[in-house]
Amino acid sequence: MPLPATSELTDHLGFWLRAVSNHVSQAFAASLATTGVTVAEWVMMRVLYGVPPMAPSRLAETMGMTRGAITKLANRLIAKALVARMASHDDARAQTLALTQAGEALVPKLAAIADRNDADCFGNLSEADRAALNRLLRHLTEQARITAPPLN
Amino acid sequence: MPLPATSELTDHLGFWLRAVSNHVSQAFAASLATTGVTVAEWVMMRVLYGVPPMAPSRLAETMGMTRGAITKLANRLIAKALVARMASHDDARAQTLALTQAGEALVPKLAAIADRNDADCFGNLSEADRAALNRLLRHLTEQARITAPPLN
DNA sequence: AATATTTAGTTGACTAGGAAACTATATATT
DNA sequence: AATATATAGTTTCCTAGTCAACTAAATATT
Repeated sequence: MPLPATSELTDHLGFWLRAVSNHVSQAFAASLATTGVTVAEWVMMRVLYGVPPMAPSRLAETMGMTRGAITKLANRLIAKALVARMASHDDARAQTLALTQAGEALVPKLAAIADRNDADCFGNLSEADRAALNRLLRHLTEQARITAPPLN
Repeated sequence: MPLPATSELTDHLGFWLRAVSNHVSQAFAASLATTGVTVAEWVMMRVLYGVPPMAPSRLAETMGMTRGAITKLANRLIAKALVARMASHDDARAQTLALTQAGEALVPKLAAIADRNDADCFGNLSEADRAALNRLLRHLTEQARITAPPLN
């Protein structure tokens, strides 16, 4: 007796979305690798750029990661001397994280890599297609109430 | 002196793509969780569905994972009695993987979950918007020569 | 004021993947 | 035939997350 008819992997928009997204992210990670920075590290650095020192818990919310993950991510960036951790004055439990000078200097270079990656991945689309994709993705984002930056 | 102007995270199409993709995948993973199956496990099962027993190395190619990862993924599915590993007759190094009866019976249920997830995530788009998104994603996939199913 | 609860951050156990070394077998070369 | 090389799969070590238990400090309750 024949198998029940079953939708295929490729029948789902989610499949194609993920395929393209994985490709773009992996390409980005590979470009960033030349700088010794990961995608999550880039995101944290960009979030910290140009703003006052920020509590790890706020970063966790902003980036959509657990506080434990932020601790470890911050530790890696501190080990690379791109971020500094400082005690809070008014609350002995609290801390703040901020870019070091080296970290601040690196952000524009990383941003240029991000720009280039986006151009590489989407540059073959027509202007209209890029606009359409942008509109659709933003619409889906709003609808899903997505707030955190994507990290992987 | 002011900081150098720097593109923002949200300036990149890749950002929004990843945000939406993460949301869709996490929603799917959460739905699948009720069945005790992960997304990667679903993909392997769907690839094995309705085809002759397949070599792990072919699965690795098809799924875009390393052979080591396939070994472990197969081990998990074997532990759940959804997949069986068999020695090859002609080559003592080789094996084949196939769904068990239980695995075969589960695939249509998982496919239904995938269908529902896609509908939940993209159902609010108009038919035209869904078609446009589909076209754009497939175009990008071709352009990037993406062959493997997305796993995360 | 003493105690209970909440909050901030860290840590440890666990998951799932990649890279590369490794084992065993098959094939190619001499 | 003996040896070298290639191939199939596994294993080990590493990374980067989650979750939940934990420590220490602040706030709320009585």
